[in-house]
Amino acid sequence: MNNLPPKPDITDTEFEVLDVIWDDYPVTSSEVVQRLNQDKQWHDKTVKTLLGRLVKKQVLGFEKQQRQYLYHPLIAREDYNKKETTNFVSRLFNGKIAPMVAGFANNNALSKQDVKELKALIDQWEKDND
Amino acid sequence: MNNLPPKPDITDTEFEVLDVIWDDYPVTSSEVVQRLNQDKQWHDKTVKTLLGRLVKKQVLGFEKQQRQYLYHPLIAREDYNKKETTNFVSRLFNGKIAPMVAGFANNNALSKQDVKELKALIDQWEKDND
DNA sequence: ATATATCGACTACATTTGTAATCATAGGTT
DNA sequence: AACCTATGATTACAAATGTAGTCGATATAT
Repeated sequence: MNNLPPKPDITDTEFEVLDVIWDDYPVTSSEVVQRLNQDKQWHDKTVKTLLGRLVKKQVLGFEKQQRQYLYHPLIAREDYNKKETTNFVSRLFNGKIAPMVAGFANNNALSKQDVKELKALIDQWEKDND
Repeated sequence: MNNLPPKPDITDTEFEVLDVIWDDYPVTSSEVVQRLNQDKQWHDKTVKTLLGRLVKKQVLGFEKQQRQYLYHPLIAREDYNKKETTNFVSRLFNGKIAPMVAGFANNNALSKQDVKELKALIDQWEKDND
């Protein structure tokens, strides 16, 4: 278990690219450019560079389709999220999730819906763990 | 509200330094070096550089004590944590905390103690919000 | 007093990151 | 067939980052 490359270390801009690819793939670079341009103004050359770097970092793979490439992620969003979460909670909250949620709640960022989901989550956890 | 400098943007290594300062301050640079050397092997010149950068970024302040400086944080750990958490959850989980905790739970990283704390948290929240 | 160790200031430098531009080429256009 | 254009490959380049080294002044030890 856990046999990933040492540390892909995805940068902020690279993440933006990866993020829209996760939404739906495989995808061509021009499609990626289009998706990103809903929100940002990135030069297509810039996006191409980022795609290349993600490929080099083995975060993305691709297949040739004629002259173009069809990109796809090599790591799942869920896995990435889990790893990053563990890291984050570990660094800032000593590995404890409750204090993090507490800060969130204390920030008035916790909605009724959030609480409902958290309760469901806990119920499930308790069911699973005796 | 929220009148902080645009974006301190504390780097990873800078964070390590700030982290031990939060533990207890004010503190001299050599004490910071010592605290860090419990875990890492950083050259003291490196730590000095990081301290300087944090001062320039207005993350740390200091007062002279004879020839030395006594450093202290200019931002509270709690505030930093809250801001980073909001950012993190927003980027990876669309701003929703429950899916994040879900990933955490699903990772078997959730302990009985965590659950207890989360429940207490929720009870408190419900008490506060009608 | 003099030599030495220390401290902060300033400088150094390779690598990474953000942000493209140029170049060669395969495909479509006329 | 000749030309233009979109695409991937390669190159560019300033700013940020990680990781120190040098310098001048001040404490400290002898």
